[in-house]
Amino acid sequence: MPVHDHQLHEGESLREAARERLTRQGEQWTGMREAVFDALAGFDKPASAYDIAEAVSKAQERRVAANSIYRILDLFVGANLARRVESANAYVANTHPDCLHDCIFLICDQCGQAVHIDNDRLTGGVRDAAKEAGFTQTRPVIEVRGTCGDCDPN
Amino acid sequence: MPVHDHQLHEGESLREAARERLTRQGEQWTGMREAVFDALAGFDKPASAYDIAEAVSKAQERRVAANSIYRILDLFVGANLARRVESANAYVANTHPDCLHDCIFLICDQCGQAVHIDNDRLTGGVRDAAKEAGFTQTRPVIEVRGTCGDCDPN
DNA sequence: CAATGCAATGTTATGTTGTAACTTGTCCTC
DNA sequence: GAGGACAAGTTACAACATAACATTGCATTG
Repeated sequence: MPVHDHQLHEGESLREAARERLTRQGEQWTGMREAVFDALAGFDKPASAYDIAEAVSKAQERRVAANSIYRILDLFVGANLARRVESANAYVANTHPDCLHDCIFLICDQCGQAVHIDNDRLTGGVRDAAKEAGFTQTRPVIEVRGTCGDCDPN
Repeated sequence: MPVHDHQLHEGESLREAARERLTRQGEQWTGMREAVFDALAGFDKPASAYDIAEAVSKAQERRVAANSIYRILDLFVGANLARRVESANAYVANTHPDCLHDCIFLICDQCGQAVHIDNDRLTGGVRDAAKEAGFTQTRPVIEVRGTCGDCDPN
């Protein structure tokens, strides 16, 4: 039961939505940024900056330093095009960049897959708890490490 | 309003509780482990393995490698004597090692302070959500980055 | 008590993740 | 085409983490 409707993109459409979003923020959609976004979106699990550097290097047949990737990933995270998975030191593309909310990641310790769920009741509760403790400008990090259904079919 | 009672330890008492707990698990309470625990408990904010290595090195007037610290920290986390703060790559002593539950950390981006709160309703909700998605052997990571009341007194 | 075994720790090396500082390239404007 | 502004490249290094193997010290037992 989805809490709200939002557009889920994939492939061309996703890249297009990302480009839209980024340019709307006054940032440029460059070849390099597109390459990084494509690489990121091409992974089926959270990818490290170095994973992405390798993928882009391969795609472009030239060496691309992790450094540059970090810059672009930071930009993406700031623009909601990507999310950082803290407990995995890795990043995932955001499939609905126009929709701004906290999210919860479930990460399988076996296969590395991450699934993303939304639950505003929970994330709101966490935000409230932080506020109550006097924290401001809060950014919740809610992740669950565990074993996914595919890896533990019991 | 505490959700439940539990013993909060500090200083001698905390070390004693930790020793108790560890030995009860069949592990040894060695001089090195005590030194690491004391160093960890001596920090007023989450400390990295390297911070602790430095503190122990100073206390013992000899070089202690980060390596050994990691081993002991892993042991501590496994025995509930310490917690890892994922979003800070750092560790904190657990002031009530006999009480097993999920916890929530609020970390100030300005001063690095971390405060620890318990809220079984929230952590339980996160666990339930993960279970619903087919995950087992779950270990929630719930942290909030933000600015603490001292750093932003508005 | 020597021999053995085992757990803890030490040592060295290396892998992984993340930043800093500065340079170069490109595009736009005047 | 000079100058500014931003993207990207380059080099270096800092910070975090693990692997592989050696050594130490203590407990057991023959």
